[in-house]
Amino acid sequence: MGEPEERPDDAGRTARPRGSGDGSADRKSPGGSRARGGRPTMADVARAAGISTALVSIVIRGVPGASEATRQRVLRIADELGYVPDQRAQKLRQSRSRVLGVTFELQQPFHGDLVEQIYTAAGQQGYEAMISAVAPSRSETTAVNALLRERCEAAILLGSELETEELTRLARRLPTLLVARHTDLSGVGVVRSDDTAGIGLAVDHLVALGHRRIAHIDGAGAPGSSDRRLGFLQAMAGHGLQDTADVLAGGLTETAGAEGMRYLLGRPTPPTAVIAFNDRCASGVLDVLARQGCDVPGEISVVGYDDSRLAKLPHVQMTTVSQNAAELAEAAVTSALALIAGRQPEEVVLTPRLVERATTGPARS
Amino acid sequence: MGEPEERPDDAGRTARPRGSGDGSADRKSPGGSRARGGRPTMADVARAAGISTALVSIVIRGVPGASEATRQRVLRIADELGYVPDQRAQKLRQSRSRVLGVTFELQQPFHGDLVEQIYTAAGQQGYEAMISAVAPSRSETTAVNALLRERCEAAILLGSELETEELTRLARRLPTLLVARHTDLSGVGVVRSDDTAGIGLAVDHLVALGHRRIAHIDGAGAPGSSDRRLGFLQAMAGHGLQDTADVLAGGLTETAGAEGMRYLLGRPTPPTAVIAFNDRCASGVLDVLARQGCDVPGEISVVGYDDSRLAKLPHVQMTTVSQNAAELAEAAVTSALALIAGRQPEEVVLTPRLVERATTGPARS
DNA sequence: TTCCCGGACTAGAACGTACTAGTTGATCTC
DNA sequence: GAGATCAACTAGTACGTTCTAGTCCGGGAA
Repeated sequence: MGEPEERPDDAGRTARPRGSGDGSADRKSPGGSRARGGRPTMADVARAAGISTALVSIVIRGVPGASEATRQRVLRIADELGYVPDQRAQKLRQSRSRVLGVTFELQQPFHGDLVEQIYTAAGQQGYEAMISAVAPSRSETTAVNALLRERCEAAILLGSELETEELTRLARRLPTLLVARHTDLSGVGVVRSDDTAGIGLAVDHLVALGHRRIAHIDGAGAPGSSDRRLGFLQAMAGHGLQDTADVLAGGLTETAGAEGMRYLLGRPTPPTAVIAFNDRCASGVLDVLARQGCDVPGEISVVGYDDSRLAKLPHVQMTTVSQNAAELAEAAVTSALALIAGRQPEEVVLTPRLVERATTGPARS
Repeated sequence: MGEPEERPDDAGRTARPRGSGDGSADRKSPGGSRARGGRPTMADVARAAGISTALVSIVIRGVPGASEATRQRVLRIADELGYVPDQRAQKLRQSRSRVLGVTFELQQPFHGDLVEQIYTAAGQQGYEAMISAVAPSRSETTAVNALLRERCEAAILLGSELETEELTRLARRLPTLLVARHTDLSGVGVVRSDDTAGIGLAVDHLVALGHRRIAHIDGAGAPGSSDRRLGFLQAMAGHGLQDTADVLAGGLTETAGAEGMRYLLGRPTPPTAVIAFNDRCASGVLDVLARQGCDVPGEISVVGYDDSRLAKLPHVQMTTVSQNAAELAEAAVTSALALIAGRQPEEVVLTPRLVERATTGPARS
């Protein structure tokens, strides 16, 4: 391949230099007069404009106290120098950081929806969202600690699986808000949708379509899982169907859904409808059914949960229970701000809504 | 529902107070002697221990210069007070922030994989990754500006779609590294895998299995798209199959793949194999095929790209071209550090690898 | 004894910003 | 014409850390 590199491990790798002078050498001193190797500061702008840093600060923040002429000149000079305010110094100076910390799971589409909405909800309240990801190789504790060091004013944890003890410790140092998780812990705020009622909606819908044998592939130990399981059993019992209510241990991934569905299809009398723990799980269910040539909703109906991106895909059109990410996010930000303001933690429970799409239909039998 | 709230829009929402005294009132002054309403600082710890802040700093950072007895005592007191170092103040004082900024697309599974690996790769080099998400409602410019204000030492942009002009501006202020995107722009580093060769691997594989009519659903204007399109056409021509090479405008979502596949199935003579722009796109393709009762790989073979989480799902087992997220991430971090150290921007090209799984097989005809 | 050395510790100055409490000089009021 | 008012600007401190340049003290070497 290319010319050899001094890096030791360049197996299967090509590297060639690029550019011709626009590299880092130029970057070091764009302003000219600035001596140190850092980025331009307010003092650099002030010096270039022949005024005090205080006045530059006034202009940059856009507060009254500077003449229009000066304002224009300072902004122009700042732009020329490539000046960007140092957020760390800003926040350090201001007593309030106006930052909300958010932990989320990197591979959970619904968390992606929530994060997006939290960005905008926080922005509308003059706050900034700082996100910290949870992944197989990055524990929730690591993610939370990162937020702690950033001096967020509050932490919003999406679908947290933190131990009670750790949660208590966190809540002692920082206003803490749990989203989409149920907890009896006092001292932490909760914003969630009514999981029990949500699954109830799904059951009602299916029963109204004539289904009797309905299975629920649950979320195993995931947050909200036990509520949904309970909601399923209660709703089924409410329709007198406790004997045909079937609960399977599942999980929140496509794999869990696929395994669950394969198991159900192996039964002598498979259910005519399946309610999955979430959309990802339902995706796995649908995939297995499609591969088996099983018509959805002709032979089997499927309901997901979350109304995430996955459910909305035009070729999927999944019937699902919507937690309404936007509403949840807004409630989360509002609650977090209330906590910051010193109000007592509350539990906000939103009402979910059934979104009927194309994966449910009349029972066959 | 519950008792009325003072919030105006409490439609479908229940709120009840929770907890009994472990709320924010307690949180305000856990240390006891601390007057202001903030979190404990180094000075608080120093006061409680009866020593100077400098010595506390020495203990907290774990550098030599304190007796073992003091060390123990300070750590105990710090823990009791719930002291956490203020990262902003730390970074402000230190000339180097040791933070790498990363922008990524919230709903792109492969970006999730990359981010996860970047976290660990950065950590190994003593750096911290600060992530900033891109989503439909949050532009890449917004994401990049957030990083700029945080005084990251470098920016790593995953699959950026930034205009050349904006990219140039950014690169002038900050060492900038593009991942998985091709650019001729000098002054920015690039880490990508060889897209042309990658698609070539897929074509070679399919041709070896006897396929002749092969279609490529491309990535429309997405980064890397033109390289892959070119690679497809070149590889097909290399096998003398330029006449049966078929390129369709696609995109990087399931929807694009599904639409493309439906279109292909409507043809008089559909292809016997499809190479999608990425795994998400291939997911859409597979979904449509499953629904049509079309056997994969019996009737049609499908190849994805990225080897993301989606391809590895046990019930999917997608044949795909691996960009090896871990390797890409490590190269990205290494390159970013090189840029920070003042070395000239390079283009690092990794060699992709074909991962044969269950969605490809011998051509039927 | 004297001198020096080194371990344990501290005073105080940065870092880049925001903000309080001014200081100008000009215009307005009666 | 004297004081008041106002707009435009500045000096200097504080935010919570790190780090340089010390001080202090006990003990070993000469």
